[in-house]
Amino acid sequence: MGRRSDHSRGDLLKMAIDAAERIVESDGIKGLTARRVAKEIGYSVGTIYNLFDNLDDLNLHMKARTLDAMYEFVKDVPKGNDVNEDFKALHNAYFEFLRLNPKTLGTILDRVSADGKPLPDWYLEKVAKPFSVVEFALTPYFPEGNKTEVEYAARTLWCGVHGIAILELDNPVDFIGQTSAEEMALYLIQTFLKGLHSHKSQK
Amino acid sequence: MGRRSDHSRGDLLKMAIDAAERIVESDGIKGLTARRVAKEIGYSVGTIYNLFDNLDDLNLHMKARTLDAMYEFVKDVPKGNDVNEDFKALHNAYFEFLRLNPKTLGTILDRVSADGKPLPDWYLEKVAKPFSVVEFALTPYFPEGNKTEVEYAARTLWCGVHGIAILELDNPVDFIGQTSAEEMALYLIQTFLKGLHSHKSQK
DNA sequence: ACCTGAACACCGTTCAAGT
DNA sequence: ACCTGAACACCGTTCAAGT
Repeated sequence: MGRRSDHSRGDLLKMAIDAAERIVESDGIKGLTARRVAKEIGYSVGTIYNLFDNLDDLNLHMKARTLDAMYEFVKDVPKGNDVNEDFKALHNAYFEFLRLNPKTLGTILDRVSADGKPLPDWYLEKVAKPFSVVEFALTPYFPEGNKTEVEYAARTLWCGVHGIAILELDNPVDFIGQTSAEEMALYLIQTFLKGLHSHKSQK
Repeated sequence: MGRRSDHSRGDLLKMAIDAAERIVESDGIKGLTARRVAKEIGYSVGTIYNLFDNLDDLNLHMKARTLDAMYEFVKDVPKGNDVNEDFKALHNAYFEFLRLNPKTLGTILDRVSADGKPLPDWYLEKVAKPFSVVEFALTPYFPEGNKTEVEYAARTLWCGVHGIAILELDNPVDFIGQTSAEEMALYLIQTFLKGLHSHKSQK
């Protein structure tokens, strides 16, 4: 056997992650196995372990790519003129992305490091990127320019929306009740914004 | 071989779920296998499939028990005198429970039906029970007694807190940033409540 | 009626052996 | 330097065979 050099290492990485995405988007996370990815790219199982530490690592790289895509999808959405409009637009974009990538985004929303090991820094940076978009949209509420406060509020709101999205994925209809997660998330956002506003006026 | 009748069917169910809880709480969800549960209760693998449809079903029963426990833990917390106090107390109780049952509650917060099948009704009822507690605590904000609105607000808030809790479980320290999920959830709750309040006054 | 355990078709991961 | 595939120690699930 030995080197085939049909593909560079970079090619192989891309091929493997492409295959993983296809598999997850069609069969869910349970369909993602090292053997199947290997088959899909026409290499043996061993090669997968030459490219990634293990299956979790492959998984992490797939999620990282989804996060990149999400950031691209969302980053130019807030125009910075009207806070409320910006948040409505962000909200739309988020759920649009969720609709386009239900399984892969779903995989991200799942726990990542079931083994308890901390996630690597390069991944956490990708996780933080979409936060920055929300921070930008939130700045009008923090005219004092208090960066810590903005970050904090952005994270809180983002996580809250995530929570709703997750439960929607768990059970498309029954769990949430009569209405959609999307509506619910908008309600959370708007009530949260009102809360921020009243907080500001109290000062 | 044949019947041993050392234990009734009810006993066996309890023993199996007990074992599953022990396993998950010590080794995480990945440690939960049919063979291991069987070993732990001193029966063969086949017996697990006599008790449950499959491993997902066993999992679901374990989660259902955790939900029962959570409801018990939380149900008498709001006293109904001061809304803000009630929510702080609920918030404390929720995170106290999370601290006591990190792995099992973590398993619930994960996606449940990865196969896409809807969750059974008996399980969804258990999921809805803690909602009712939040609804009760929220009623002062809806003096018109609009049940639908209260339900909606309770679900939204609950899911938002869940979202924060999940991300904390994913990454105890780095993900959220400097502060704890617990603090963040309280901030979400209080800002949301302020938002509800200002909504009310606008009417 | 219940319980077993072999059997089947899979896994993740490793690593000697090949080119 | 890369790639293979057999090998190991596991899986979930089924079901004929036992009492």
